[in-house]
Amino acid sequence: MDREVRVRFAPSPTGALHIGGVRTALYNYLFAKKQGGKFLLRIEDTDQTRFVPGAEEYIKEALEWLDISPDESPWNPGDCGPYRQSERKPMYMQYALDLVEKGHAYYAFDTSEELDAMRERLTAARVVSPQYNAITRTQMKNSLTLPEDEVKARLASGEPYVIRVKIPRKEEVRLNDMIRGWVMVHSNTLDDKVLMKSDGMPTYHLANIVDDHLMEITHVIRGEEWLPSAPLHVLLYKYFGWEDTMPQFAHLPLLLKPDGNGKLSKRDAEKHGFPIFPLDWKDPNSGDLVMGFREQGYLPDAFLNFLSFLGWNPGDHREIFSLDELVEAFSVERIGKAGTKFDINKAKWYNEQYLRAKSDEELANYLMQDLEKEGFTVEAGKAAQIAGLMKERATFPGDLWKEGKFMLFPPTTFDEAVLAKRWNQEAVSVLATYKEKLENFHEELTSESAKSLLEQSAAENDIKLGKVMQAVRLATTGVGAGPDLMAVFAIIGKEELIRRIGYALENLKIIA
RNA sequence: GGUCCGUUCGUCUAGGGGUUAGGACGUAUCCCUUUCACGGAUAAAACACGGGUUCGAUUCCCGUACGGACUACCA
Repeated sequence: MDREVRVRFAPSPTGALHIGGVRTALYNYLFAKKQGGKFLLRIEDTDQTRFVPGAEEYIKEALEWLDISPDESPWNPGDCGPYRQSERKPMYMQYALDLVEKGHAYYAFDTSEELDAMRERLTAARVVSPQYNAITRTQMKNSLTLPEDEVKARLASGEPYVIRVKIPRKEEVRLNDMIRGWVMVHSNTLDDKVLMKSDGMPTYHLANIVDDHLMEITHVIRGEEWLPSAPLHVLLYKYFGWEDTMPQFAHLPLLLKPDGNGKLSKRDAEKHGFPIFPLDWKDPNSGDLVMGFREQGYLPDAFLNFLSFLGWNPGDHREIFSLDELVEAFSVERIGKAGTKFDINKAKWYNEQYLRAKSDEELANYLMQDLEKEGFTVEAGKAAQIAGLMKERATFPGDLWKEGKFMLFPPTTFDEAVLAKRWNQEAVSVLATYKEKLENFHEELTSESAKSLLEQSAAENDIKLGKVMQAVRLATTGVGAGPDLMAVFAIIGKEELIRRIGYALENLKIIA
């Protein structure tokens, strides 16, 4: 096949884009770019009742954040527009009618009450799966059972109707999924799905086939939840006479809950306290706020890398991939079949890797921004020093500020446990000497000079430095753990350091 | 219930008729070190079960179990 590869991501604007959807978009993007093709986005908004304002913007923003924006979309249309199904509404009826003419679809006038009654009747008769199919349609109100005159009259009178596909009674439907291989389904397990709804909108099934055909889609990469309806789609391609250009299907494994089983849901995010949406989202109807990876401090490259490994791997032992490297390494063949449990630890690990790979200067920007929000400023050089010292122990950019603020501000509290254990007369003696030496030191404090002065202070008191290090740290930073103390001292500066030691000497009580 | 899909360490996975079943996250221990972390090293940890086919099956086939998706005028 020498057609240009064209794939699409086709979300419904019904709320925040779920992480599974983001992964689907990513795989579509990677596949398109690897094949030198196009990645399009189509908004599937045929269900007007589920429309949620802002959802489309959310999708756009999420893809932009990850730098996987589509080549063609509602906001960047190509030659196959419109890219919103609601705006394509006038196009669908002719295709449905074409199927009616060919005898592959029919009008149905049943009310929802009548449909319910039918299902109840079948359930009562212990029919395993009550559905509108080759058998039951003979007992319903449709253009197959009603006299032609009446059908015409009903249509003419403006009575609501739907158009249903006429599924053949006995036919083996086969499709060759790129991930799962041959999948065969017997048509007698399929039902006469609605193609056109009574409101004049197509259902997903009709719209996605018509649009994929018109948009010259070559590969349909979507979630596994679509696999059961794929045979219907194959049948529709056949009825339309589009078999030659029918796209290849690839059904992606689902993203599962981290504990137990089942599809990953919003509930899991709340339960475990981690995001499953790319961006923060406030539901305009319920007012509920869900957190996003972006706002939690995940870096787009790290998140993307993490996401790409949820169901796919390059086949070697490499773990860190830029977007370009992912494109290069990607292949549908290497997508797994089994559902993937979501593990936030891995996401954090990726974030740490990407964070550490960043320059101190780049990280300093995060720190300065956070600080600004609190109403403070630091000079860039100092911010970079702090970032450099903190990045090895941070998961998120926000940790730089949260965990590193002691370098900018004196401690207000002192860790009780460390205090009880380490704060003793020896520490007090060393610190007193150290304070004096600092006061008489007239150069700028460097990490080397800070260390040398401290060593002298310990020696003069005949105390091994190691014995009091923890106490020194506690007195100057308030906690018992942190980056190299002498580097910290250099950042704090002599004057501030003297103040802090003075405060500790006056206020900390020896318990030990 | 029915249809379809799936099942390798706790998790993500590599592999594939004969392997010490490999890697990563996480966990544990050790080393480094002024602490914590980083880094390094080591360890514990898996082929769901039962039948076949075969000299040999984790790998192929068939069942079973378990899990999941779907089963709307939602996508």
